[in-house]
Amino acid sequence: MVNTIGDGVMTMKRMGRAFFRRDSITLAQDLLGRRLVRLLDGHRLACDIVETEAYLGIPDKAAHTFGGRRTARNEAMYHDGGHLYVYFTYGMHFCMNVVASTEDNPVAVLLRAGQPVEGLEIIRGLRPKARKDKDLCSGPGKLCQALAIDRQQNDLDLTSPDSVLFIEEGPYDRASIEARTVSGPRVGIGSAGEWVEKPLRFFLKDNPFVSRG
DNA sequence: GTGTGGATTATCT
DNA sequence: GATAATCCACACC
Repeated sequence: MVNTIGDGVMTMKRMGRAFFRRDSITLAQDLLGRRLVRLLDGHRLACDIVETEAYLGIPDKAAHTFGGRRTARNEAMYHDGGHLYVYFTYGMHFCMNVVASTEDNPVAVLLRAGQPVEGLEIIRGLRPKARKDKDLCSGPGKLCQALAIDRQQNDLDLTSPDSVLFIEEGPYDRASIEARTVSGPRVGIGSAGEWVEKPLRFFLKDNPFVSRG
């Protein structure tokens, strides 16, 4: 497959705690172009992240933690940066978030889309309804299905050495990623008042693996 | 290519 | 009891 993000030198460096312990807007932008790696049955599945959304926690009417609500479902968002928050929605789909900041500041970044780059045959098998490769991970539910993410991965630590899911630095030049990063309103948050229009969705301009939105 | 509506159930009020 | 950080099939252009 042609790499549509750009050229660069491959690195396998994993992102550590400090990468995640930042505000969710900064993290949402810095996650673009990073490699999301899932280890499954001894195989490496990977997607390069092309679309994210920042959720700003207590003041953010669209966030699950709006107003400081703390429930069994959103507990992971209150944990330290670098944890994963997976939730079930529409009776059918899972969505995954990377928790940002530090403990007790419940902010996170929703991973919305990626370009599959490793383990394509397995990913295609996990996404039997996808007609084309660009439909494999072009949405938060699709991304979870493509990488076999569900409740079992909720609250896992992306920085743990034996984690089945982690983020690598990725092969791209950061200035190039930043130059192509654009923003817009978040998707699917219809009843969040003034928060609906805030430009907290970040994606790579003209990348075919971005969701419809 | 675009637009619309149904699926399906955990979670919260 | 209502809602949901969605996806897919199908209709139509």
